[in-house]
Amino acid sequence: MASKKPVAVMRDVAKLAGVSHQTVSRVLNEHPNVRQETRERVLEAMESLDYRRNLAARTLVTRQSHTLGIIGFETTLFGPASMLYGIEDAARTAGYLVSIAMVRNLDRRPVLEAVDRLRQHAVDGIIAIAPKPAVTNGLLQAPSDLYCVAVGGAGETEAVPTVRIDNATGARLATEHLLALGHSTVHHVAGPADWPEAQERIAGWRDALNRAGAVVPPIVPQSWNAESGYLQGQRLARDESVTAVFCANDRIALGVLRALHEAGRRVPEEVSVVGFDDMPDSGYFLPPLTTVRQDFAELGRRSLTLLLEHMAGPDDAESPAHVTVTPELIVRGSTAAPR
Amino acid sequence: MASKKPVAVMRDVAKLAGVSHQTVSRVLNEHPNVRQETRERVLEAMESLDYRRNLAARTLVTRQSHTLGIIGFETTLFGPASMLYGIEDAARTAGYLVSIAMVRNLDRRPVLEAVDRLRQHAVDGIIAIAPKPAVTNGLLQAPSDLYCVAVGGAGETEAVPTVRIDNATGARLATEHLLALGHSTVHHVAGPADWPEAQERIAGWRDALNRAGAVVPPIVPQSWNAESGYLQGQRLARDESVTAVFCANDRIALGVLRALHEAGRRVPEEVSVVGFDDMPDSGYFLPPLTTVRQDFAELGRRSLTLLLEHMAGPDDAESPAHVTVTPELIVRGSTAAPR
DNA sequence: TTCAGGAGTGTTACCGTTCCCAAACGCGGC
DNA sequence: GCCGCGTTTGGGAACGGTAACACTCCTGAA
Repeated sequence: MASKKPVAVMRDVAKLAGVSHQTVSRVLNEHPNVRQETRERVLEAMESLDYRRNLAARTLVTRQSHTLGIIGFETTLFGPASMLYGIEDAARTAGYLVSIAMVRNLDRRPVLEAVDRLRQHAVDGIIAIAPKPAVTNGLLQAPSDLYCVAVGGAGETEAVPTVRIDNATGARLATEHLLALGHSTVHHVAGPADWPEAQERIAGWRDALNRAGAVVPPIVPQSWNAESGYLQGQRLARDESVTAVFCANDRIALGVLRALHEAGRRVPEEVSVVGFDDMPDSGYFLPPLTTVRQDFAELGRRSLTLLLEHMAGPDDAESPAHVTVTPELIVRGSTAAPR
Repeated sequence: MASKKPVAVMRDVAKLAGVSHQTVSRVLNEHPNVRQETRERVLEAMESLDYRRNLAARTLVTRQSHTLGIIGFETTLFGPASMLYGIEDAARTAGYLVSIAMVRNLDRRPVLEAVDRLRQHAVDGIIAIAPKPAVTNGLLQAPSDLYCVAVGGAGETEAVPTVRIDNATGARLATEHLLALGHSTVHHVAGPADWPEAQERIAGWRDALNRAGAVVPPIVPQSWNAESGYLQGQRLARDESVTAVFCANDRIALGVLRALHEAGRRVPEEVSVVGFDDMPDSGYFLPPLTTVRQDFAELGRRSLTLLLEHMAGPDDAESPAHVTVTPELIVRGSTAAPR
């Protein structure tokens, strides 16, 4: 069964085409100084031998593996998974393969280990799906010959090139939408306190309230999941004055919706709810969720573009580049004017 | 900034330790015939030079890249993403890095291209997150020197080693749960007709109904998403005789729940609903969803184990191995006895 | 004392590319 | 006819490891 199918190497192609291995290499690398006729003969030989070049040998001498590394966290969730998808898609068309190194938690240690693992495999660059500062800190300790980009985390303060969503603007859009409907103020169920993205959303929300002269209700930052939204939703449901809730993401919103429903407060008639992310099925929540859409795949693609520029560019930029993607408000059935 | 930090190679370590490079190699590969004292000297030298071996060179000569390839489809969804996670986790502890090649659709052509891409990068084996037969067919055309495993697709009929969930049993569990509550029969909102997993769930559901002597309502296979569930849910909601619905996955169930709610049919008082998958927040649907849990991460881990066995094993097994994981019923608030 | 055999180490070849340099070739101008 | 120069080609030498083999000790049995 394990038939000997002798893999053709450059030498075989050269012999068949009647040239030297060096000429074959030139054809492969599209060197200009090869006679057209010779080139065709070589290409023919490669075709007939089903030749494919040995990437390991190539990597050994060029020090370029044509592989990119991704450091990922909680990639089972829709957001990170979509970014990964976007990155892979763009990487493929750019001729790169992507390797992934996942980290269990966002301490610096595991991140450094991940960088190390990727470096050992000679990746040409690294994209970190990096929601917390510890990750970028870890990245900074990476050997200087590695190009790194962080995606989906904090903003311009970082010393590493970043791609991120404009969380503050997104939060502002959501809050202003609710205020414009006539709500006197907007409550917020925040994400974890140590996540910059959560902080930025808080800032955008607060900013919108301040501009409108509305009171800023207290927040109790917790977690990103539905349970957290449910618990805080129960608290909000007891407060009759609450008519509008902006949730830090859709999962939290799902929990809030359930809490409100169980407390007998109707959405959107009595309370309006807005989420953040636009997960695949949030249009089928009860009621369909008004939310702020993040284009995760686009985020991923952008980060790849940035990485490639960074790798190609002659280091002219003194400060790292920062790309920001603007989110979009999707109005569905969970928001309405207060009674 | 781009400081010359000369990377240490084996020769440097050898010189510092006062041995030959071959001895260094032996230490690295844990050859038995190295004197303890020499070994320590070498390790010390490696430490002080921050030596790490060049994987490309190693790959070139051993033909083992210590990299595994994943072929993934729709990896933005929770299921595939979790499998990916499980695979990576297990691969890391086994000393492998994983590279991913995603396919846009499940035709044979893109799958072959993905295999090719991975092969070019000299992966030692491939795991395909492969829900449709076309993928395994593509895998079969892969060069014989590549070890492949398919996860999450069809069953024992495949000519490739597979890891899969026992969909029929899962569907049976769900259906029997509803019958045991006293429902006279159970309706089913199926997944796409060309997905083996959807077929297996249909078979399990039908089997349970037949055993109980219940009538088997017609099915209209469509898609895996909430929209599809919503559309079919509207149809079911109009039919007063429908008291129990088993959905092919949680997303479909979400759509069904919305349709029932909008039609004024209360869940679970009037209609019971069961899902499949146990997505992260299905416990916070309205009402919390009774569902069949798949342990996706476990599926991923198992597939890696199978692949490694397959790679190590001396090809003694004539027929490919098939591993089946049993799902578990999670009872929550969306099911109750009929009135 | 000799010799087999194994432990410990070094020497050399080789994996399949790319890079550096030199050689062969064609061609126009003096 | 010779020289200079650009194009095309080939012959080595890397790249950084591992494998095969040879060699030196050392031990224990004949």
